[in-house]
Amino acid sequence: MSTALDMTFAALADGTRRAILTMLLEDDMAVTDVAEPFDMSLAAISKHLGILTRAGLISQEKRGRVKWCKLEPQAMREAIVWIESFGQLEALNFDAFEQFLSKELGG
Amino acid sequence: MSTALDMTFAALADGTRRAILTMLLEDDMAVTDVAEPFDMSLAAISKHLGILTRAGLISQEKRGRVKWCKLEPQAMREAIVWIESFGQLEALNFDAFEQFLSKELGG
DNA sequence: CCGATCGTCAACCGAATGGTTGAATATGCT
DNA sequence: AGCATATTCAACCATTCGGTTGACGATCGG
Repeated sequence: MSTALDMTFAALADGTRRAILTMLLEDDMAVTDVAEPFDMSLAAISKHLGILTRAGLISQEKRGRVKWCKLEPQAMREAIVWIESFGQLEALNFDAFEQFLSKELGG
Repeated sequence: MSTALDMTFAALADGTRRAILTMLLEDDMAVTDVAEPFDMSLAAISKHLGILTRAGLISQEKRGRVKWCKLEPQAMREAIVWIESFGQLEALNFDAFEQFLSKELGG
């Protein structure tokens, strides 16, 4: 079983993909434009975008020939809740922590 | 090149390893005790602990026969800074964001 | 010293990852 | 229609990953 959290963290565990997300912070971009700064084939970037899409971190919408990539920051919320519970326990509300614990240990 | 951030996120991209970290929230544990709840060989758990150690998320100290595993939540700070910049931009101080951007785009 | 316990190492396996290239598909332009 | 652009698909390759098993080294207890 590969959970949503698995896919999110796996997607983030690659510098190319993190750089893509960072680029998308500024604006939506076409696949070709995303690929431009990288020393890598378009097909490789297309795969990376697929991984980011499956992880829910971006969405892709095709308009005409062009497929636009859009950041979906909401998808990181689950990961944020998880990761923050370790470094910033004090800043976390207790309900979320309980839920996270029971889910992680019980599932 | 595999950065610290790569290793951190990769380490977190596995349910078994996240469960181990969760267990270690409660207390330090010996390798054997970490392995006990999992339906998996001790060697497999030992590998997982090695990955977590190399990522800096835990430390291991051998006392006698027993190797104690200790959570190192501080190692997640870099990951937290990175990930929060997407979901909670408004909560981020600007200096950290600038640093993160120049590091990620410039490196 | 002996036997049990703790943990890692080495070799192996199948599946997934990150990349390539070349062909295919879909759309737009003239 | 015909060519160029945008993107994906399919096949392939080397490497890594997550697991196994069996042997091994280190340490404790009697």
